[in-house]
Amino acid sequence: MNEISTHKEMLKDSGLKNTKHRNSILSIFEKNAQPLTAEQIYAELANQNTSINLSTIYRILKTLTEKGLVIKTTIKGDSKALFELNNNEHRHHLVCIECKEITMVDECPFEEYEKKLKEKMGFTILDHKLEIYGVCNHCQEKADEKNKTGIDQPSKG
Amino acid sequence: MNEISTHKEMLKDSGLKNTKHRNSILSIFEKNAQPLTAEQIYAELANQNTSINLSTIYRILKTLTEKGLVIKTTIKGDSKALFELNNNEHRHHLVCIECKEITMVDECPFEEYEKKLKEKMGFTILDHKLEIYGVCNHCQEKADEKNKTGIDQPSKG
DNA sequence: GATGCAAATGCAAATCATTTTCGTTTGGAG
DNA sequence: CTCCAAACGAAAATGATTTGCATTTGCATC
Repeated sequence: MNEISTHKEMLKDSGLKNTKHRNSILSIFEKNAQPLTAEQIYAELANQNTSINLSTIYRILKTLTEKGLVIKTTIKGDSKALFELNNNEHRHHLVCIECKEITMVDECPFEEYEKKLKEKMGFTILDHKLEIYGVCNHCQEKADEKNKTGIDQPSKG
Repeated sequence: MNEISTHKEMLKDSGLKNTKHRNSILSIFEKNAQPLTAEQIYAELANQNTSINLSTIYRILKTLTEKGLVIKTTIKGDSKALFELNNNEHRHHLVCIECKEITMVDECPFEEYEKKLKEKMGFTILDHKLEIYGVCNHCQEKADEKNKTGIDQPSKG
């Protein structure tokens, strides 16, 4: 089964139509290890003589992100968003502050993480940024109360 | 020694003039545990009947960030930048995806981090984002070569 | 305290990534 | 093959942030 039919399935499973543009963008992601900006995708498609509007790319990226097929990331100090295929693995980004190259790291336990990364990959860590997202105690209690009283809860968006 | 004179010193040490606006902004940061957006600072100053232009706030925040007095952060899914005073400690942000409240966490070792946070603070972790910034092997070698050959290096920016 | 000049500020316009509107085209269910 | 919602193109809109330029202010020096 080739790439295109795989794409077709991915899209169908997400309730999306199988269009030329969506296939092209999924293919580009598969050919690139690096997360890409909308404009990089635009340039790549131009390279392939594929005519597409930048707003269409943004629209597709937004849709694919909402469906969980793609992950949107933003890197410190960079104004443009980066997108990459979601392989459903918990991974981290190593961002070189000089060449901006992004390396994927599959392993996570942060304990001795820095040391190991330095030894194994020769990556000198200067800074890192960790953000943890979740629900605080307060909101959790509020949600529990709502459940009890039967008041309708916020949609999951 | 009061707050204002401390600000005066901070600014002087960074080679910045001691202006009313800069003092006001530093004071606002000290009164707020949460990181703030430029607009929140604007609103807060309006509250205090202090007239200031939004672009001036952006300019001051940029300057203070460049001088290392302030830290700029961006939170996933939020288009506005957040600013907070730099207390020169390695800290992480706990972001509640419901109320958006940000909690500072001083401790870091990530090992058992999530579990501990859940137990100690009642914060249910749904996701986290870790970005590691540094210099990759490749760039490091390039830099070493340049050092040898005496070619001038990029300024530290 | 007066003076001068670079730095800081206000205001309006510009910028830049991203989104939206709306008219047209297309995928795919029936 | 037909039809309609979904997708797309083009251009304009948006929203956060930045910039150009004229004016004001901090502060070192007189």
